[in-house]
Amino acid sequence: MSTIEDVAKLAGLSRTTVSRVINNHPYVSEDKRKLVIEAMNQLGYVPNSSARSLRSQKTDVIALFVPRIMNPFFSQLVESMEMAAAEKGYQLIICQTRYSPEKELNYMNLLKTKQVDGVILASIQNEWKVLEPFLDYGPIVLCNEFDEQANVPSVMLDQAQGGYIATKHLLEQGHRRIAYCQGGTRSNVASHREIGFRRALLEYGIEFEERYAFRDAFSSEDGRRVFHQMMKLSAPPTAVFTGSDEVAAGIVSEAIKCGYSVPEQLAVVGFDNQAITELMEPTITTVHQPVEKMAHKALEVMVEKIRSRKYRRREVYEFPIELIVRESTVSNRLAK
Amino acid sequence: MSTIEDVAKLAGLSRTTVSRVINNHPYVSEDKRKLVIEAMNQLGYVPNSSARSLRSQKTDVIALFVPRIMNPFFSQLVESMEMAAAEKGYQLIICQTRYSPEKELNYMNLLKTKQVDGVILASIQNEWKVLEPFLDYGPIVLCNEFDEQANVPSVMLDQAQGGYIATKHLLEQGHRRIAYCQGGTRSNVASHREIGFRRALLEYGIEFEERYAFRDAFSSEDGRRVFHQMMKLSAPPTAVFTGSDEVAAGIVSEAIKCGYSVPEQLAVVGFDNQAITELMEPTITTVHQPVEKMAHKALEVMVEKIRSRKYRRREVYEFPIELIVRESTVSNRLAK
DNA sequence: CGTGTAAGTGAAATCGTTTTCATATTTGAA
DNA sequence: TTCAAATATGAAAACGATTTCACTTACACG
Repeated sequence: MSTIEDVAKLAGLSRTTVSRVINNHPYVSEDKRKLVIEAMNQLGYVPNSSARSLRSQKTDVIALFVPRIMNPFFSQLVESMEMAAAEKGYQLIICQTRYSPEKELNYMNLLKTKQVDGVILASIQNEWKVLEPFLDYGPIVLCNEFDEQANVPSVMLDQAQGGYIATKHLLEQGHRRIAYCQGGTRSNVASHREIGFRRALLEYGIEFEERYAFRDAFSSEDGRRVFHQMMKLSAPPTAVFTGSDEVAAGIVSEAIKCGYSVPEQLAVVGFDNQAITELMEPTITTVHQPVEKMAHKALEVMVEKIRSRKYRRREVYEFPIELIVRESTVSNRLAK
Repeated sequence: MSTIEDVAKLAGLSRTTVSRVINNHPYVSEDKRKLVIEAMNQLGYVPNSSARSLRSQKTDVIALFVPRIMNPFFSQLVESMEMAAAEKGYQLIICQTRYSPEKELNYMNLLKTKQVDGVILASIQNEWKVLEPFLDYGPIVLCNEFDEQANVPSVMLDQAQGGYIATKHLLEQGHRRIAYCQGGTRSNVASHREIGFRRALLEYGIEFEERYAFRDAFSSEDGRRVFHQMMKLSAPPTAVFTGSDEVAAGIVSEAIKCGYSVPEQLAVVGFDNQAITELMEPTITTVHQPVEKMAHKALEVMVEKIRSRKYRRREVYEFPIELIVRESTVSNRLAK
């Protein structure tokens, strides 16, 4: 475990010069540079990152907060974010809040203790006023989240548009009784989708009916349950918009099992464009979210904020969302 | 951003005493302890982790190497590992090798630069002799991997058993022409499953036929392709063992689409017990891997190795694997 | 009453870098 | 030829904690 001092001695130079070589500072002559590099190789030297961080007051590490990783949406977010980070020479520390405000608050200390240069929140469990004080210790960037109060950058997807285009698609297929199915009421993501959903109905002069709304659907099991709840209604819906492919898959799966035909008797649209939507029979119409683009942008913004140190300003970056039409909303049995 | 010095001054004590309070050392009188704690609260002080790491030569950070996160098996591994780490007061840095030896080698420098206390490899892309030298800088623990050469702890699942019980199940259902379908030949995971597969056949006096083997199936698309390749064979298999639920789902999906009935005309067994196996129609028989247990054990072993500093010894911890029988191998249409 | 041990505290060294500041040399323009 | 700017190097301070070592006081025991 050699130190910069060892390298300096072997090269017959000062620590300063070695440091300059390591950091590509100008003002090092070519011959000394070679001496240093040779000495470093000979000793197998690599700089100690704690020492570096301590002196230069940066860690090149960013913390990413997610509720949990298994959720495919967040898997993809983490995957994309890690790649974006690697590209820029940053490491990513993963923090699973598991929907707990306490855990979230606890992880926030990474910023305070200077273990990370910044925090990207892809999930918010506390009120903003609780999180705000941490801004004294470094930048916070919201990703796929948004808070009215928060005076920080926010990189997000146009969820309202997502709800809108999916619903409009169903309306165009002739449906008039459309159920609304969503989980995670906490998040503004859900509420924005509902705004889009309502806007589409409004355009067609249809009233939003609360009895068609199911706001506690997270898993495929929930989807199965919701299917039965819907079908028990008088004048059951002929189509359903869901905020999750898993829920959509549950609904489709249960419908088929019960002898219903999809989309003829019930059209279903999911959200997220997960792998499963292409595997089900019928395949499921869904809304594709450009997660990778969002992740890259969020990381890019974070890196910029770390550099500039001006991060107490709201900036919103929004990406468009795209409908992918598959069999669960359009009957193409004839074509087969 | 106050330092330990500030706290010491405010409390009218020395840095040493403050440090003792922070680290719960004995030999601090109760009244001084109170003074220190009050001063810390008043200043909102938290110790700087870079300074701590530098002096105490540990970071309380562990690196986890995975090929990629989106793969549900690894999602679950990362999720479980993060929780285990949090429990023990460690942070997790995620490293996606994306199956690249260069990326893996590059991430290994985290150990050399002392940015992490240890590395857990849930994926190995380089020869062991390439990785071995890094042991000079800290412990390496294998998780779900194994290497003949590696003189380090290895926490794994009994993959051979997995291949065995799944295959035996098919044999018990009366199948005699069973296809073998696998991706990732690099990994010993695949080869161990094949060992189990072959052992089961052997017990039934059946010869392993290479023409029934497909070793390049990773995705559901590959599954669709393999389905057609299988069915084109003379005397096509009546059952197929796959090393992945995604592939199994692809096979099932394509079979149904082409008018085949599962399991009557083709029985399919997957691997991983992913969510999708319960959503497909029919549901898919699969092999459940106790990923969470494995992750916890791997982290536990790692923490112990960090403490003891004796980690250049092979130790193998193996967990049993379990078959979950569903509709894709057992006809229960009658029951419906 | 002496003395060995435990309890309590602080000064200073230390961890391994980067940064600041000082200084020497070279270059180029007037 | 002169002198300011650019280039090149090193000594020492700084980053913020923990650890070592030395020292004092209190207490128990023979």
